[in-house]
Amino acid sequence: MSDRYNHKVAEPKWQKKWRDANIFKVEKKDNKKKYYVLEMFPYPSGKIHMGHVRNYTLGDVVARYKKMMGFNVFHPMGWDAFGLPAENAAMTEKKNPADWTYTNISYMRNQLKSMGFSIDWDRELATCHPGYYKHEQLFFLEMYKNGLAYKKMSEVNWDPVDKTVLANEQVIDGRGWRSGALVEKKNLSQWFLKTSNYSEELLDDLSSLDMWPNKVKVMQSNWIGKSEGAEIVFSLVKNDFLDDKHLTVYTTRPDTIFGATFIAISANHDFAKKILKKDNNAKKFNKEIKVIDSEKTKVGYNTNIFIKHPFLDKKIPLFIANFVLMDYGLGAIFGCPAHDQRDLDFALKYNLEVIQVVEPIKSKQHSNGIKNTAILESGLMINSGFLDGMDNEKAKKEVVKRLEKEGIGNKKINYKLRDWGISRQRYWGCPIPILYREDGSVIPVEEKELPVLLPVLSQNNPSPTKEEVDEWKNTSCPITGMKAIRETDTFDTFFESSWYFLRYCNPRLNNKPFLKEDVNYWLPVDQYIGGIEHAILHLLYSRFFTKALRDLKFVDINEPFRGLFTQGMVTHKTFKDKMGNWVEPNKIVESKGNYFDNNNEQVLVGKIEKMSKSKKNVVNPSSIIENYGADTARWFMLSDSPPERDLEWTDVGVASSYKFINKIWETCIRAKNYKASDDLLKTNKFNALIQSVSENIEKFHFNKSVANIYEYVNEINKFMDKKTISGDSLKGVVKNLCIIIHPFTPHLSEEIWELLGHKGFCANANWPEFKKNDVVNKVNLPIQVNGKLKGLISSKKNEKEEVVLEKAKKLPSLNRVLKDKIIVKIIYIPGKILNIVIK
RNA sequence: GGGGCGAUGGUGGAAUUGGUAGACACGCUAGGUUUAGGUCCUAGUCUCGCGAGAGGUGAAGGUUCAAGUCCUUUUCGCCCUACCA
Repeated sequence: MSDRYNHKVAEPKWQKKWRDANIFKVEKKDNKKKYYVLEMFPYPSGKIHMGHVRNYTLGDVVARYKKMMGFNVFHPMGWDAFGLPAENAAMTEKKNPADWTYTNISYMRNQLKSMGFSIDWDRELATCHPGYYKHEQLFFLEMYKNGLAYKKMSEVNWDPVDKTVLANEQVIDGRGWRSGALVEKKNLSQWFLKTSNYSEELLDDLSSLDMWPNKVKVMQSNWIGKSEGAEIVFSLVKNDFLDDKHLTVYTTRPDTIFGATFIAISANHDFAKKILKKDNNAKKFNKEIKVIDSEKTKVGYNTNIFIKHPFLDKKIPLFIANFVLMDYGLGAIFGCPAHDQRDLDFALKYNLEVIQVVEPIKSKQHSNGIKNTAILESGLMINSGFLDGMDNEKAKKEVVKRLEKEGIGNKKINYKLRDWGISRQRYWGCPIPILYREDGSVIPVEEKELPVLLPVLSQNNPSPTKEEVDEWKNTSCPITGMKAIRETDTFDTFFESSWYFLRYCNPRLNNKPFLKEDVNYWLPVDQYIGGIEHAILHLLYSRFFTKALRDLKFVDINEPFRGLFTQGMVTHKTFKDKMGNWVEPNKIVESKGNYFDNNNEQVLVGKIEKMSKSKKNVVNPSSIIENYGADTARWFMLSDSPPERDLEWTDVGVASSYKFINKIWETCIRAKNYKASDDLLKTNKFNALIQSVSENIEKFHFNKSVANIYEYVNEINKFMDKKTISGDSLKGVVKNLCIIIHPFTPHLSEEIWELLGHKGFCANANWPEFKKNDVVNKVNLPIQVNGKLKGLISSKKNEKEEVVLEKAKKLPSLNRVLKDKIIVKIIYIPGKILNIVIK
């Protein structure tokens, strides 16, 4: 055998050559078409995992392919560097969060480089760098000045033992993840961005994102949660508890107003708070409901206050109820038990009237009244005064008309999407650039004072002392000189990831976040790739941010990401020993379908699950790169499983990828030494395969491109075996092979490029041109009888029916069937099928 | 409860969008080369049948010359979301 391909030598060699030649460095070129490939940037947790490898491999295939297609490809990388794990490391390992983060970044950068990704490393950024976050402090100030940022009271999770605020994901079953203490709700004054201003546009523009997965659009649409209904103003009957005269509720079912038999408000509603002060029973109730799970038990408190029905001379009771949410609508509803299950459950419990007002057209419960199940179908109005007989959809409009006429209500569109709370009571985040003056004024930090840097922590004492913090916190107002203290909260880290894709345009620019003309050239991102877990928050915040920055005149685009692809997870078998402990896969030996650990004890095979430290089913990318090479890892990532589905990592799969990498090399060595003059390369199978590889890359069907490449290589070997291709023809075929494998296995490709004696880099080569749809003129035409396959005949693509039929009749299998039968009909689609219908 | 996705050999998955079901790969079986082994090569591998042939894409119907693909009903599985008035 010839020299084996040695990835340990070849991979670092080409990585160095690419870097030395700076071939992935890009600049704006107005005469060249751009293509922006972006993968979601990683959090620098310590080392890369297989999810990263998959993510960045997918992106790199696209980036390298588009480059070879002649695009000016923008493919940057950075670090989502603020966040909780750094603070945890500070506590557990006594490491300074900044040091910890930068150390991780430099380690992970090397890991990524060893994968051979075609990244323009000159544009690398880290969001924890003041040169990055000073600009988002500016964005915040601009938002504040334009009414897009404001402050209000809001609840946080408070851990009373650790005396700290917890993120939602740090609360497990109502307890702090570290202390195990019951988490309390605490009210703090916090900053919000007015995402709600953009609800309609965020929803509307989803329809323009035709290169997004439908699934993600549906999720965002549900999250925005638009509903059409009405606000109704009810009048209160004079009572001892409330001075207010009116109560407004939101409903999507104004048609059921005549079925309203109670009104309910949330315990957090202003009225409820007022009632509590005067009514001890209400106060007691308010305490009780804090420990009741409202999902399971619906409870209410009858306030003994009554409300006038807007169209009837009728008074209905006001309840405080635990199932009414303050966050949605107005925190107040009218209950129509006949047509809402929750209202019915509530009414049955408190003996409230049930009045049916909609009669479904095909009712199963016709005239039988309502027992335990509310009627949700549409139908005709009954028991409803001026609405009687109307279709209930029409009745909705009629009620709104009447409300508006009488000045006691109006049509109302409502959204579930709420404003984005951005305050985090954390150290390792971007400081919010606000001062609180001693006279109570809120003063935005002046632009020229930016960035507001994080207080510096001493090297050996990552937990800041009170003095250190005070020194940072205490300052003075730049205008009046009065004493002032700094805002100590930091931004939610989604703030950083909402604009990093813009910053890549000018990552070192100091006086501005970016240049508009560069953003106008590079943006929007043509292909964004990442996990489905960011389907809502990150992608929605980024869309909001882009629109807000547009309105603040920073950018001209409406949407940041033109194409989106969401990849599946990387999974692996799990193993457990007799004691029920998880066992790492690299300690497992398989023998005849049984698995054994280091001590030769049999272990149980568990489910295939997402790789995670807790289940110990992770495979370290670095050891794979070391043993098999980056190209093998990349090839395996792209083989078999479609990228949107989960990929099961298996040793045999990796081994077989490794074999194929070597097979390509052997084939090329063989081709180099091949000599023959016969040339029977008349079909253009290779051309068809190149077309297929290309189209499958465009469609993100990389597993199919991989299959095409297998075929391509097998085909070359067949030709060489039979000596039916000339040396000259083979040269062209092998050169094209080298190019089409490049996006998948770039190091191997470069090594072959060099072996074949080509100049420069394969990475800079042009993608082979294929004549579109120039497939073979000869086809194997299927012959059917009554839709069942009877045989194949060789035919030209545009052969006449008579000729085809004549040939077909010579098939013995057909003859047998046709005997003594009458041909009723013949369906012939040239190049596709001949179907003979017989009786 | 609401929404979405999916079900094809022993396995991962193909099927040019209504036109040869199972491409390509893994695994397995048999044989061969070399070897200590892995590697490598050849043949086979949906089911039944010696065969001609017949059946076959979770299940049951339907539309069609023709259905994995379209329609109806149904079973199972996964994911998201959840008192949204």
